[in-house]
Amino acid sequence: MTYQQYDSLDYAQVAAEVLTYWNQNQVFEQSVALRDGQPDAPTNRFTFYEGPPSANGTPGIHHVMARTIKDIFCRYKTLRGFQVERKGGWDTHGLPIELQVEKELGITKDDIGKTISVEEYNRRCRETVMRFTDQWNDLTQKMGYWVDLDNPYITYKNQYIESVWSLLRQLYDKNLLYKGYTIQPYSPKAGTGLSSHELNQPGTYKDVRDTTVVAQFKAKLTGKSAYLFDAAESDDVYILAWTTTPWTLPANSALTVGKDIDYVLVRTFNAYTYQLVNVVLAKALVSRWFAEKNRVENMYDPAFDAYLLSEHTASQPIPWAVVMDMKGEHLTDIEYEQLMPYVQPSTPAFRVILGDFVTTEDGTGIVHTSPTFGADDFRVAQVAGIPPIMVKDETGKDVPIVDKQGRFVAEITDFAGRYVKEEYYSDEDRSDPDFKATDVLIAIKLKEENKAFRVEKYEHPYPHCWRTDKPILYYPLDSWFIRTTAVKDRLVELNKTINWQPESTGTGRFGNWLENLVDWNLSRSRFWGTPLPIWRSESGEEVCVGSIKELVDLATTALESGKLSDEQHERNDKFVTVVAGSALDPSVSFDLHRPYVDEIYLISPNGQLMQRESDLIDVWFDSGAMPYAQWHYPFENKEVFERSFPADFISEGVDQTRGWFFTLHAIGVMLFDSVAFKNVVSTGLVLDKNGNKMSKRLGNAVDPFQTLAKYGPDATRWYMITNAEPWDNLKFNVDGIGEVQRRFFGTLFNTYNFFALYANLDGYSIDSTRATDWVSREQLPELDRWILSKLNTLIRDVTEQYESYNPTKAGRLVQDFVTDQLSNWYVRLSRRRFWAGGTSQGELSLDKRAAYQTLQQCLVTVSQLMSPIAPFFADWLHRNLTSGQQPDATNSVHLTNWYSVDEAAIDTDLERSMELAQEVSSLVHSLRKGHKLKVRQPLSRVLIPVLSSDTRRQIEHVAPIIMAEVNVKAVDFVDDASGILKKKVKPNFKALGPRFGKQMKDVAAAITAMTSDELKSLEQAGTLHLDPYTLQLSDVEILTEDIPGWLVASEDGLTVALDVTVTDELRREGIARDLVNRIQNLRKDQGFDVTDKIRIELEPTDALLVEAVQMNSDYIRQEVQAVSLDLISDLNGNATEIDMDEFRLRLKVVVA
RNA sequence: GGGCUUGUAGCUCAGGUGGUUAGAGCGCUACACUGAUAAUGUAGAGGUCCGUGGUUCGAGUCCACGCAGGCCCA
Repeated sequence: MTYQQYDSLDYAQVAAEVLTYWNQNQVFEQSVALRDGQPDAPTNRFTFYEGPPSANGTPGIHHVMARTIKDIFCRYKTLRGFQVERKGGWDTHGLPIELQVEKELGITKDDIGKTISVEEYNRRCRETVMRFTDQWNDLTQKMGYWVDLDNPYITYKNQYIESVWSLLRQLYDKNLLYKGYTIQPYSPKAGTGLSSHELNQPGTYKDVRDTTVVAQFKAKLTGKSAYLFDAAESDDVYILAWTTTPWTLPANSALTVGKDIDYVLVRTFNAYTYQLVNVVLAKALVSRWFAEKNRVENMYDPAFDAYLLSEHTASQPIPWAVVMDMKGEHLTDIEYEQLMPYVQPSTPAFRVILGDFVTTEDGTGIVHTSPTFGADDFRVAQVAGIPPIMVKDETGKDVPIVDKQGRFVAEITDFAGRYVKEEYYSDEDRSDPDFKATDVLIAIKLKEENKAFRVEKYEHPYPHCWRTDKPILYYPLDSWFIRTTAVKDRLVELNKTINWQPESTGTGRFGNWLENLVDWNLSRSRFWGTPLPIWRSESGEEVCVGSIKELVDLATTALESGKLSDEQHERNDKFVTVVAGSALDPSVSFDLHRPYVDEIYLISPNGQLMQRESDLIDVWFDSGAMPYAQWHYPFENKEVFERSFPADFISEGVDQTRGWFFTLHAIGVMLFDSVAFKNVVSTGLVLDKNGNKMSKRLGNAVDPFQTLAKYGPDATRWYMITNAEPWDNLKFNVDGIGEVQRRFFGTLFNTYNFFALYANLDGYSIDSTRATDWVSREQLPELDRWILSKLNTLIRDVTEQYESYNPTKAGRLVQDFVTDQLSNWYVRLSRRRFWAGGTSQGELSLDKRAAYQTLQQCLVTVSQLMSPIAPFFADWLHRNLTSGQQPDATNSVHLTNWYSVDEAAIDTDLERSMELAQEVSSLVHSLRKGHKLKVRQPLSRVLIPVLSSDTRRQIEHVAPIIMAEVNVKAVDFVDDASGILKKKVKPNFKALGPRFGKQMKDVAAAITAMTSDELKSLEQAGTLHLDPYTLQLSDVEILTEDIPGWLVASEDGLTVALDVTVTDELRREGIARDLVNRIQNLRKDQGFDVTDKIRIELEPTDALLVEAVQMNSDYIRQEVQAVSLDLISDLNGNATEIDMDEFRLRLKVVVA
């Protein structure tokens, strides 16, 4: 065979060609089919779950990153012999799609059902969601992501929805699905809840001036509070709490303090009633409410009596004194009198509780808590067992004291029917001179009742509804929940069995969050999503539907009941006819989305009409349900599901910790008591090169298609993977791809081309099936055995990294091997072996075969080790090196078996030897440079002081390599016995530390000051007494310092001395080598072929030159392939004149 | 405000369990090599290891408190 040679390489072109090859030969399909030995043997399977992207937007460069990670481990496991099926998928539901449709149609959610029908809206969503599928498929192909996109799961399909329903039904049956409420942003004027997304729109937060109240909550005298009453010597002890929403005060049922916050009890007077009060507030906020100048020494100060007896005016200074200090935890469980007793709670309330959200930034450090109007309040109250203040509506249901229009209910007698926010009144109402806001009326009432400590206007930002421009309320809204808290312990426990990469995401970000889990709010008030399959009657009868068949049966029963209206009957009939008529095939043209599903009516056992709860479910449930729903489990594919659950591996962005990672885990644990995935790699963000988030708006987003077209997928993937570990944020800089391309791929390509050039010249090809072609290990030269040892060490280390899901380290190892060891050392030092000798004898020399065989083996192995990361280039390289061996259609690196480590090839002693050779060479180069002795000038010897026979042996081993590399005639050693070695001793801190501790400084000084006699005695006896310390040999490091009269360089304990004497003979050799160099240049300048023989004629312009030529004639002729080298006194005009260092050269070179 | 995370040369990143002189690549400068050649090698310059305290004989590394960036939550 011949090896394809290349002048230059277009990496994108290479990838395109390889892609064509893959497609033509179905290499991906082959790679899966190949491992189809034992389909039921779990050890042979590696299951990957695709976290589906949404095709309603175009892919970005970060998708290349995320998918590269996924691809790497699936490819790697395939090479390891696993069958890795990768079913693709599309995420199709959710708010972004609704918003996009609304934007395109220029409508808002208000218009749905008015200017646009729900059917039409639904249809538009369905179209939008797959809009960019083509671009996604294109990216998938071009970046080399192997995933089955021919049979993807699609979350809006009826099969998928039916599976989701079945899961919900199972949760429902386990009593893990229930209806409750949460506190959400709510717009009374729009009559709807707002998502956090809507709340984050620009302009929703506006500065408003609200009436704020510091209310006085009167403490009750109990065991818990007695110490306050004792200290105050008074019955009037109040707890102060500040609120910017006084209208929530009638709903107060608790006060929240911070456990470790410092509080004080202050004696003072109420500014409105002038009554003596003792108030509790945070110490840090005393200055916020009390002027320092009015402070008095203590509670017995005469200023208090004086104030009491005075005529009170508003501007009169009010004296105050701190009575005592306490921590928040000492206030816990103190009871107080209800501030505005309109409505009584069902269970005991009105006490002080702890909360982690309390700060001393503002207010009093004590938070007025009303569980119906604050999310934090709701949460802490629930934990502390504090009931909300609620009233019964006409159906007997508990509702808050503010109705859905934002007005107080009748029970709040004084304010019944009043809007709680003044902005809800019309402009006309508000312009009435007598108009007073409800907050103001409440403040007045509290002042009169000695319940207001301070009332003031306060400007602060407050969220507004983006549709009505009116302030929102935080308000309890009905929701369906999954009772994840019921299985919290199991969630935590099973999470500990998952291998998280990086670990901190699993234990920290995810683990901590699980510890503080709340129930999963499943409800979304939207249109385009999986409908909640629960039907309910007015009186609360309900049914959770778990399959299409069940729904058909129920609808049929309803039809037969005779209780449906004509229209309801017609709708149900349509549904039943279509679905039942198709034998329940879920792919029939009945849409389970809104509005159609809402038009199915059921009848309860009591004969009441049941309608579907209007909620959709959180799209995250769709995603978390994919292990089951992608197979339409449990309706179909039971075995397929069972053998592919749980996943061995998944990967997504770290920002999805509480998204997909959680929902997969939660559903798996709740329904199957199992983890849903065993290994997970969470990936960081891809930022722009300045570390800013990429966004289309800012214009700093990188177009993945352009990048792939310019640099090719391999360099792009390699750069992304090796530059930063996947979970670190990547600062994406295209210059970095160029660097990877030059440094790694360029070097590898050059190395291959070098191999191909000579292999073709020599007609060399390797047939791995014929063992006789192989040079046995014993016969391999040192250099070959060394690089093969390195190669096997590399296989071992790279395998280890892939196994532990660290592609970055794997890639860096391969890269360092290729650039540093293989190219820079092995190939450079072996170059001569490839061109030396010819093929004229017909047989290649053993050494030459060894060189080809070794280099080929290295390259083939590298192609496999790199193939998970750079699949195209690796396959290109692999097939270039091997295409003679196998029928083409099945030849791909991706169809090979992972190389096992040849332990016998690993020779750490040899590796150490070569390291020493590299170090010695580097030191000699450094010395040469320092003395301006170029490498072409041979020198007689280097001298290496050695203290151990091991080191000596190891260097001797590679002395020929050193000699060739640095152009010296000999490598000599000086050991201890020579007597000329000067030794230096250094303390070994690591050994000394534990023994001497504080005395280290003294010991170190004593060691450094050691005389050479003392050192000698330490070396001989193995121990030395340096008063007052006794030292062991292992307590010191002995280094050689220098050799008197020699040039030395040292590094890492290794010292090298160079003999820089240039004898006449060396000088002549140097000139000869210079001459060779010039002639080689001429050969090239004149465009001679590598194999051309030449004749040389040379003018004897210099005596030294003549001598050099005469004495080294054989050498020169051999090097430049000259058949003759003649000294001719007069080369007329056609001689070339060349500058040598010390003289000019005239010569003529012609092809023989 | 909370959880997690990052901060080391101009840039991108390495730096098990603490050990005294902190490394690599790119870029820069100089030199070398010239049968891998729009390739390659060697050397040099370049550091307040984010800051402040602490533990220790010794801190880039451990602890505390900050600062700055990021993600996810409130």
